[in-house]
Amino acid sequence: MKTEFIPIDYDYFDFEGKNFARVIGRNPQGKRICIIDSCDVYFWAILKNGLSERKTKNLIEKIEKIKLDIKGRNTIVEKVEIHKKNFLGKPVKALKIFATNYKDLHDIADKLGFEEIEKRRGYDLGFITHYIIEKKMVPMHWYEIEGEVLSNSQEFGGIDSVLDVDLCINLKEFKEIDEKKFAPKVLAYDIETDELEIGKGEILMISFVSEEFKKVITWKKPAKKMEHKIPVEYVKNEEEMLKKFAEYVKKISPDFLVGYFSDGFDLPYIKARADKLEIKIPLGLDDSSPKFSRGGFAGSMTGKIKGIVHLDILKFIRTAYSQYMQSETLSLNEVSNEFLGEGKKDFVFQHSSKISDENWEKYFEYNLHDSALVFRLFEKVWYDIIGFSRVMQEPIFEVSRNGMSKNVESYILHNLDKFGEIPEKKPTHGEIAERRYMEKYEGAFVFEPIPGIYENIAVFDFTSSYGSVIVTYNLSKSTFVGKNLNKIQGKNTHHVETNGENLYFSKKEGFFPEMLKEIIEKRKKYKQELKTSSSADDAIKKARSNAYKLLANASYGYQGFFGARYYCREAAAATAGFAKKSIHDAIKNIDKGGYKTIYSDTDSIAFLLSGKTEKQTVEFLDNLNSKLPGIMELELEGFFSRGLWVTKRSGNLGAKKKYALIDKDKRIKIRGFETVRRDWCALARKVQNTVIKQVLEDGNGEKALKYVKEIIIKIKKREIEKKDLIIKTQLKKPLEEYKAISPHVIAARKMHEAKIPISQGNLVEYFIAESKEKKKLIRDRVKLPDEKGEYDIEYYLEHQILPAVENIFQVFKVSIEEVIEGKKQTKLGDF
DNA sequence: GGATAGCTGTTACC
DNA sequence: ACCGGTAACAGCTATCC
Repeated sequence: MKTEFIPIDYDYFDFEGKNFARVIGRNPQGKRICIIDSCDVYFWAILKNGLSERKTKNLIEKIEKIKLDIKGRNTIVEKVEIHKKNFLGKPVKALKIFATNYKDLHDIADKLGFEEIEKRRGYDLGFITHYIIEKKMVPMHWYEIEGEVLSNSQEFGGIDSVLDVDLCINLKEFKEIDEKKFAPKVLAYDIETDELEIGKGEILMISFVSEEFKKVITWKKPAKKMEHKIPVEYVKNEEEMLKKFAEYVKKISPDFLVGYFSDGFDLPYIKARADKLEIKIPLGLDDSSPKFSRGGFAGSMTGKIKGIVHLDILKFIRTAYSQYMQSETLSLNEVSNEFLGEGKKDFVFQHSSKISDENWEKYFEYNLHDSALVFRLFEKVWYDIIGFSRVMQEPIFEVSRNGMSKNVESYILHNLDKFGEIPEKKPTHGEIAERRYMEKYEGAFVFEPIPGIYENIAVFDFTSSYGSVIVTYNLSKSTFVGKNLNKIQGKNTHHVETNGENLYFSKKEGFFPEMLKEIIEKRKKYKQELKTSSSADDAIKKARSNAYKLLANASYGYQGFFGARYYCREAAAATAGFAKKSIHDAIKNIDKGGYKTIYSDTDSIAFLLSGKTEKQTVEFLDNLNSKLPGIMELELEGFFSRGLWVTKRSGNLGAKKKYALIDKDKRIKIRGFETVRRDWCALARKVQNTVIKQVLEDGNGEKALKYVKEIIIKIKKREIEKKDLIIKTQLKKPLEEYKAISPHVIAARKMHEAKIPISQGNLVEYFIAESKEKKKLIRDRVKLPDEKGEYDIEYYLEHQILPAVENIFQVFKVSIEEVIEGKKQTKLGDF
């Protein structure tokens, strides 16, 4: 039997003591196919340097005799081979030790406490990762596969008869073929409940949206008969609803069952209710219930369904997009607004016992709309998900949940073979604790600006700054030579002084910098291709380029991350050190070229054109670049007609990380100002934004001042809407743990008292209200948005509007404080 | 009792 | 649970005079 196949979901099972990969995917006709395949399982024992042939032979004989009888399995060392490999860039002799069952590799490795063995590695990869590396059946690529069809066969314990797939194939051969179009079957879902605590209350309804199917299933039938605008299906009770849910998933049989925060809410809730009602939720292709694991870190759950990829879009959005997004929270509402231009439907929650018939109708619509949003979000992020899966070479279930450090590591592990490298192990708990305890190292350089408004500015920045530094200076764990070396030891190395130490790195290329070089080159190439082409597969190219970009950006952080296999604090410190040197040199050269640097932060430089033309400046840039080492490269971020730098709140020093630029097309770029911060009220942000815009457009503060005066009057006349005065602050830890009781903590306590659910990570909203008694502390004047009370005029003037604009006006020598206070006097009569 | 230095907490940016 | 560092700022406490 021969067919074409795209692998989507991977898992494995044991049969007669051996491991088998089970890969679920589709063929071009849309048939669901399961392939069963096996691969060698092995790990490495790196031998002591210069071990004699005789001793090696003896050692191999000892190892070949190892037998394990644990966990109900009989595992033996199947064979032992000797190989020349590299470990951390150094050539080593290593034994490749093959075993029966992958799960026993660790235990066998534990038995190898022989003095001839230096290190044991490669026993901690995960079977699927191991399988993909061994067989090169990479997720989301197309293959032509050949094998024996299993049809009610007894092979593998009759696995094909329990799996609900069109074809089950015992794989014999396969080869990669050209990319084909693949349209996944997607089903989005969402549930509504009375209680937020998992399993505490009943599930009231479940909605589904797929390409051609929309439905709300509920057992909450309104008292009177209603004509619904949307498809609503009534069932007898919660139990029937859950059974219906499973039936529909089975019937539609999607490749992806998609939710939003569904790892943490929808799926575990469904499971909890099913457990309570003592029923099964047979979602898997083998009718198994979803399985949950507390993967990775603090309490975060993942829900897995056999054969169907359960996708929690929130998790992917968090790792792949959140740092580039405008949304202040990652709520479905805000994220949909940003990505789709449409948010959730309005609905005022009530307990189900109090909902009127009309409101049930609205509730159903609200629920269905959520699923529709999730479905559309999936479409929006789908290409990036494939891009991640292909580039990192891990299944979608994994890449969609992993953080960037894990993704960087996946990329490395899947590319080690090209370098003959044996994989490094995960750090132990002890090592992690030690790494976390390490002192912090010196970071980036920030230029102290002279406050003022400037004209004709250019901004250069280093492309993939830290990544380029790592590549150019070969910075990694395997290329680190040592610190504070003497002249002879430090020969032929890259060297940098930072944190009062001298760090040395070999000039012989290491695999980590080489991999990163390829990542940066590929990113460049694909980006270039995107510029010149406009074909239908643009989305794929864009996603691929994006995946490489994110990988490049995360690789510096990876080497400094305590959980990394290839953690190297020295490499991370040196990266920051070399980057600092690069930016200092660039500033020097720019100033030497007749320009004047006015600001710089980490990898970017803003400078005055000082009479030179844009054309001259571009040529100057090319010239600069021709002299830069390695792959270091400056690029033009843009020309700007005006720029604004302000003073710090205290003192006359220029404030760093706070500036605004405007280009010829009046496009404005604002960095660091309160305008972009959610812990300032909307009014202060709007006022500041308007003032910045006005000042940048005019080059003076006159119109802006007039505007601010008007706002001050409005505030005093109480003409400002409350929604513009709400301050939002995130609760970063459990309410009880706060030592400092700041306003947002008071607000959170108030919410708690009012039985509004509030927990770690939630946004707290409040405003500052006027009080009759003189209350000095702001926290004593905190009120929740729906509490009655007038806003505190003085607070909003002195603590929101004034600090938002005073530094800006100071640039024009206008004291806004006097303007506010001046009005204070006139309050008695003039207003 | 008021001023203020310094710490805590939070967020943003690169 | 991607890093580390740099920075700003509000609120609050401890401490000094």
